[in-house]
Amino acid sequence: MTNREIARTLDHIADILEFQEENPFKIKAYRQAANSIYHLDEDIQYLYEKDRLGEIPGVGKAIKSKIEELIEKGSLEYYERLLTEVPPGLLDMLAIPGVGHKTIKMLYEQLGVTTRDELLQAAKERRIRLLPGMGSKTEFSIIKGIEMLEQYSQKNTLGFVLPMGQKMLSFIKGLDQVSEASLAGSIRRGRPLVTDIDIVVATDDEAAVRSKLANYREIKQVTESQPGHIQGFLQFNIPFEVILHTPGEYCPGLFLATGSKQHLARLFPSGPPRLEGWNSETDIYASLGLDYIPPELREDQGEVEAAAAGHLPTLIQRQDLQGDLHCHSGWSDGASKLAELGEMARDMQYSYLAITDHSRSLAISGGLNEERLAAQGEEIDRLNQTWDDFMFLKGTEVDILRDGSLDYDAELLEQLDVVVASVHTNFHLDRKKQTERIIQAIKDENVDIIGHLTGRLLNRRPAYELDLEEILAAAARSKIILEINSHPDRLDIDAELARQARDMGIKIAVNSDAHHKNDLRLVHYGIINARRGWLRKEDVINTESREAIMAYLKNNE
DNA sequence: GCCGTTTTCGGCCCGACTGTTTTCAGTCG
Repeated sequence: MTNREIARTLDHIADILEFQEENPFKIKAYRQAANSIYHLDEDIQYLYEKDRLGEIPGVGKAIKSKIEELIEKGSLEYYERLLTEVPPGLLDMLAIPGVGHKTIKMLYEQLGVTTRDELLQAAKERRIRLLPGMGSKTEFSIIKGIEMLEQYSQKNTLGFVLPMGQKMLSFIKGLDQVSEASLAGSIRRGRPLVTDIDIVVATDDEAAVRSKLANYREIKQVTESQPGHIQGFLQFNIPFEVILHTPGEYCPGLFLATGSKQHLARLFPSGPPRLEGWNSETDIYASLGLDYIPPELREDQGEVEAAAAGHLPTLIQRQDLQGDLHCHSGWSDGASKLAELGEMARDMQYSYLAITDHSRSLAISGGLNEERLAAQGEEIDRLNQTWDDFMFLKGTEVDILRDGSLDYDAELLEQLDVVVASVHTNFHLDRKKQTERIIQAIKDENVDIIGHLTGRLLNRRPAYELDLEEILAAAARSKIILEINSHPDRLDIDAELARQARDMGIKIAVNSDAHHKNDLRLVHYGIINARRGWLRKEDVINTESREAIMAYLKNNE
């Protein structure tokens, strides 16, 4: 059992308990334990063997024994029993926006719907609006919500799939008979949503690789196994495909499996030729008279023309970042202490980290009132004394309120080093109002960065209605920084918008928005997104040194 | 169900918006 599988089981238990209207604090306890386990540094199996499960925050006696049972038996009686008490289709319905467990329960009891399909059917037959508390708007939003989910259902976020892909890749690379291996396809190009994990392998002994791969514990099922190719499902039903080549065919094989289709079609309008004898992708591109095109750019977005003209940008890399301008600590809804965040940031070779906890009106997220923000400032001052190679910047993620005003007074914001302004409420304003609201924040002289501009959540929630052209124009005029929020569920702004912004001279910050010290590393996804947006080091503000960034933020006020 | 140097029991989870109502339950961040 992996950390993720156990975390997911505990989360499912919480979902079921919610239907059963259990004590909300008990439900929260399961969620908290799940979250802790998801973020663990160590393999939970290892903690179990050392009898250290009790050290995990949020894991007490009861949950500890459940984890032990999961590890020992591979299953949990309590969970199995809960599963029989609630039709499984009801849990799937929880993903529909605007529909919670109470509504679902009512629909189940009144209409007998047990799956999304049945619910969609009932909504289309206008049977939902007849129920107490339901109306045509709810019915319509259920239809919209289900249709949105169906659109998404074939893909998973890169953040969910990439760690599984990397783990499988390192298993394969560790096999004696494998000389080279790489991820390929959309996962290698870094698309925010991917369908499957493609791995290209070089080996002289296909049979040996095939039989050893059968021992990889995260493979749940092999559906196809033919010469040169193995296909199946990993845990959580993530499809994988392993493509096997002899070492001589590996490089062209990898090149062709990376794609995209459109990119390859641009290179070879009449279909790819037989590619043999190439030892590097650089050589393949050179043979076509092109500079090397990094995988993230292989989307037929002008990269072939740029490569021919020698105009490809030198893309930003993770190690170009010198700091992070958006993260949360235990002072608001983060899970880590300031000192822990500082140590992780230093491990990542950062020289600064802006602490930007939530502002006062975001109560559920522990938004800081003025006094608490001042008290946090004192702790930051104390900690900053302890390092000479690193410092915290004092900041906030201030809420942009409904009317476009900010959640703190100007006098307070003036004193902070970094002000990230973000929308967390009122997602359904009309396009004009929402646009004006954000432009008002952009124009505010105390705001440095607009956080997660469009508010999209991949596979969960579309962006809110905005006139992005108008917003980019305003951002360029006000010299505001736009954030690439690196959280793999957000990747907001997306690559396309980042490229547009860059072309307009707008600076970008690649931020983690970490709520746990380990999530500082999520900038990895933001960097992939920035590369897909053709961004160079000089386009991204937090590649600057501490001194330069402080000067920039000051001059911009 | 978890947690604790103000507590081993009693806290923990607030406030706004939405769609339905005409005073409020449900959802969400």
